[in-house]
Amino acid sequence: MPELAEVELARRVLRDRLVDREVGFRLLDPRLVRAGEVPAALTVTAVLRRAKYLLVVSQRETLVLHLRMTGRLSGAEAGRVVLVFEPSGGPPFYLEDPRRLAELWVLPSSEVEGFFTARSLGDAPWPEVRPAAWWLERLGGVRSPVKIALLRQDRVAGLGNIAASEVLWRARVPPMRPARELSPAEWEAIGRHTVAHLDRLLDVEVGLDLTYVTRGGPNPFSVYGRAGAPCPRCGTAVARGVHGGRSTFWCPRCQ
DNA sequence: ATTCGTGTTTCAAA
DNA sequence: GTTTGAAACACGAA
Repeated sequence: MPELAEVELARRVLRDRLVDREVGFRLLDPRLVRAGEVPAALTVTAVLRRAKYLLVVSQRETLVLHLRMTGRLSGAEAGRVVLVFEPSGGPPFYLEDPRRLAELWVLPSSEVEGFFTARSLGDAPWPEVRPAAWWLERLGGVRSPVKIALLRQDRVAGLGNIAASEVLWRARVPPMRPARELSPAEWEAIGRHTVAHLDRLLDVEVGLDLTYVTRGGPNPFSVYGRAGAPCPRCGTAVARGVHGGRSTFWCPRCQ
């Protein structure tokens, strides 16, 4: 469910609520935990983000959290709560997850680097705009359609299915083009529009304060989820297809 | 009743 | 290197 920008907003909210506090943890669903054991309490020194992974850091231990499709952090208890953060001197904070796909690893802080090395997580395309050469280095040799290439977390980390459609639409690149055939100008556009897309989403989210635009409410995207609707740029009906088992949306005329 | 599709990502196998 | 399917899980819709 969460786009990268939503994870970043969650990071900021968690940071504001947890850092420099003794934080108690109440685990309501043990299936959340993939490694280690959730401690009763920690003094949190930082809340960081690596792609869509959230890191709740203390001196000895770090909680690495991934929300997957349906996890959600919220200040209000709602739905199926799987973990409660209880900071001293502040209100509790909830991780809810109706499908229980979210994952948590409790690691010694010294082993966090190794954790990400083992998962061969690629580099971040946001918030700094990455130039064409950066994209060419990472995806320039990939034969698969650029839509699929953008989801390769081992090359470029943090872009999901929604972002891939939206960025390609903004950059006017057809999703089925083999990544290796893209010109430097097209990669430059993808780099620029990746940041534009995520910046805009973050702005919207900050205004809503963790309500998650990708759940409920009106569709905030230009082409994603809009098959048959007019393209916002040219009015042509938005197409829908499937690449690698994931749905893709694009404008057959201006892309 | 059963199947399908759903925002994520990794992994194994072909 | 690519492509495909499965897996984690739950639920609403067809």
